[in-house]
Amino acid sequence: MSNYNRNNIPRVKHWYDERVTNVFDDPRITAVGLLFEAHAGLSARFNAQLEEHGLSAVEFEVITRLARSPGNQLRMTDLAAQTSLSTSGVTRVVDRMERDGLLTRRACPNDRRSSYAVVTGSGMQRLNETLPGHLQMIEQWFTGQLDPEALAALLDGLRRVRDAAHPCATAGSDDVSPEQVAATDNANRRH
Amino acid sequence: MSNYNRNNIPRVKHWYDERVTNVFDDPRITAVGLLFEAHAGLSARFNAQLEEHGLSAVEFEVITRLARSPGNQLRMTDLAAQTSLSTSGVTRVVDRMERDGLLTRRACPNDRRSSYAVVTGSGMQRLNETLPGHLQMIEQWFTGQLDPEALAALLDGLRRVRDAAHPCATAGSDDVSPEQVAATDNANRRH
DNA sequence: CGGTTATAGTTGCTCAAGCAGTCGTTGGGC
DNA sequence: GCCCAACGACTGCTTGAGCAACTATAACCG
Repeated sequence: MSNYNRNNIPRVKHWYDERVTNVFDDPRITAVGLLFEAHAGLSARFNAQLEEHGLSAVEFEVITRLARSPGNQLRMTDLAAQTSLSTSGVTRVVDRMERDGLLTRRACPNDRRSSYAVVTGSGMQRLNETLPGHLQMIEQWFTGQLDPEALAALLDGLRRVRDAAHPCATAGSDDVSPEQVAATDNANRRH
Repeated sequence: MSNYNRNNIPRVKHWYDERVTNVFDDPRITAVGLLFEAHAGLSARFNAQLEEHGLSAVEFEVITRLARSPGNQLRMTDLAAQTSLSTSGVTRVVDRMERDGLLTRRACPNDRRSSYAVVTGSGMQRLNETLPGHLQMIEQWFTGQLDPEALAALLDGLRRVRDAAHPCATAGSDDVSPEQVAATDNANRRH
């Protein structure tokens, strides 16, 4: 593969055609394709269901992360670290969701720079309306597609890939120091 | 879960806190989390490497799909069906990549509505520069993380999930009729 | 043929998201 | 106590993507 594009080609097309089709049958390419297509497929199914409840995927993730956190709240920065959003992205999602009455901002008592995003009652209600159907979608399109041990094997593999590739993002939880999270998070984000 | 938000709560917080942490420990949520985080992690790693070669993920997918197609070309619509892009999205990616010299448009001889996107020599060169590193990234962060049978189990599971959830997108290939592709593709796309 | 319908691609508009820059706040070093 | 670096959140600007509307071509059908 190092002498790939060595000589500059009158008959480019033939030469590339051969090499290229070979390369794209590479099992590594196939593997990534499977993972990405599975993800894309599930995303599409989930989005459709979330949309019925007036939520985008990002909004659902935000409200979920908040709801599972102590006090149903999280500092903006921590929320950014847990989601795949930048801090400015979080500012704007929270803007929209606050406008829609799903969240509120609350001042942080001991640090006047920070503010919390808190799920409102209306937000909780929306989440409760959305969740059962969401779980059903997961069952239908993902976990229900495999028998228990195949699923376990799949999840085991995914966990190992995740642990290797995914910069851990659990800011606001107690098991990770903020600096650590910030570092890994920045490493993840593009330039 | 049906009597979830039954009584409108003075002690909302406690009640939700309990239910909610339970719900979010649901193995189905965890499973999706693993898949999505694995995907996000790999995407981030791949994007970093692609960026070194001046390609976005979408551009890489486009040029890859074209390069693996007969004649290194595909009609705009078929390209849209194969990628996760709308036709207008494809128009614009191809615009940019044509401006950058990676692709050209070529008129379709037998249908004057259609046009092909064709990879240029320069585009092929760019792809060839990018691919080895990309394969290496896959190896490093994904396939190399697992021993062969664990990987096989993972891929097998992914394949089943993909087949269930992913609207098959192989337009321009010979094994699928265009109408079929269009139908599944539209089903996939949000509203 | 002529007209209607469907298809391929492009374009205007909108919106979501990131980066870089800003402002106020905090905390550490002296 | 004072200063300066670091931090948290927000805002201006740009970019990328989708939808809907439009044009040109093709296909179908009477």
